Amino acid sequence: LREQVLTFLRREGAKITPRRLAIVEAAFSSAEHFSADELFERVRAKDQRVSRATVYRTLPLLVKSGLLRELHLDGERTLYDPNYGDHPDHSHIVCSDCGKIIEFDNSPIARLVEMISESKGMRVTHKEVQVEARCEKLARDGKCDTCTHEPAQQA
Amino acid sequence: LREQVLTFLRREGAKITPRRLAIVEAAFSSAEHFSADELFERVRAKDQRVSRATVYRTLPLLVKSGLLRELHLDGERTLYDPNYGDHPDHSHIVCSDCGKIIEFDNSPIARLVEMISESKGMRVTHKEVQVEARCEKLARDGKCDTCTHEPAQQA
DNA sequence: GTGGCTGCAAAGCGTTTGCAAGGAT
DNA sequence: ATCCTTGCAAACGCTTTGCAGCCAC
Repeated sequence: LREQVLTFLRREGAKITPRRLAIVEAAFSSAEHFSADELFERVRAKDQRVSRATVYRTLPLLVKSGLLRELHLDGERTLYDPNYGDHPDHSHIVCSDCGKIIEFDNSPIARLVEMISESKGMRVTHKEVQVEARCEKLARDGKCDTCTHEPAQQA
Repeated sequence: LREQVLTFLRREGAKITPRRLAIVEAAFSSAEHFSADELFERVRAKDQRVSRATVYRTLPLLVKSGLLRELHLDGERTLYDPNYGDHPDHSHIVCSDCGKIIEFDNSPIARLVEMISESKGMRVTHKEVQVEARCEKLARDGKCDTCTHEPAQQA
C-alpha cells in the first residue's frame, strides 16, 4: 500500500521526502477514519518536524492517488478514509447514538445512481452517499455492545 | 408555503418579526438553491435593516420546519434548497461541466438504503445522496443547450 | 544547481457568539 | 413587563498562503 502511494508520487513527478513518508505512514497505519488535524497529531507523535501546513498540503496528493478518500459524513467535518484500496465501493452509516462509522457495500446504489443519471444524459463522475441512523438494539434494550455510546470508528 | 412557515414559527413559540418575514420571503421567492450569503444579499436588496447574523440565526429555524433543506453538494459549500415542500424526496446531480443542479426522485435509492441499514440493525434518521456527472451531449457534440456552460440552477 | 518542498505565521473564509439595545407578545 | 430577537463586531475553527530557507533530484 505504502509502495503504491510512493509509485504514484514518482509518477506525479513529486519528490519523496521524509515528511511525506511520515504522513503516508501515519495515514495508512490504521483503518480508522481521521481528520486533517488528527492525522497531524498522529504524524507529530512520530516526527516532531512535520508541520500542519505540510499535512494539509499532502492530503490532496494522497486523495489524488485514489488510495485515500475525502468524506463529509455529517456534511460538516471533513474526514479521510484510508480503506479505499481494499474496498473501492463503500459508503458509510454514522450511528447517531454513538458516532460509530459503519461501512457498507454501495454497489447496488451505485448502479441505481448510474441508471438515473444516464436517463438524464449524464455520466457519473463522482458520488457520495451518507446515512445517519439510530441503533435499534440500543433503542429497544437501552444498551448495545456494538453501539458503545461513545464516539468511535470502525473499518 | 409562507403560511406553513409562519404556522411552524408560532408552534415553536418563536416570534414573528419583520426580519424573519423578510428572510422567509426571500428564501422561498424562487426555486433556486442558495447559500447563506446569497440569501443575505437577496434579503438585503429588499430590506437594508437585516443583518447577516440574523440570516445565519434564522436558517436553522427554517431547516427545522422541514420546508428548507440544508445541502452539501460538493461536500464543501453549504447550500439551501427551498423545494422540499413540493418534492420531499429528491437528490441532486451537479453537472461538472456547467454547475447546473438537476433534481431527481430518490425514492428507489431511499428504499435500498433503508434495507441495507435494517440488515445492520439500524434505522435511518437522515441521508444525503450527492452525484456529480458530466453532460454526455456536451462531450459528444461540443455543445448542449441544457448544459449552458455557465453556473446555473434548476428546480 | 535547480525547482520543488517546507515551516512559520499571518491571512482567509464562512459561521458563530457576547453583549447591550430593541421589539413582539 | 418580560424575554426573545437583533445588530454589531469580535472571535471562531479549519484551511490556505506568502515568503525565505532547505533539500531531493
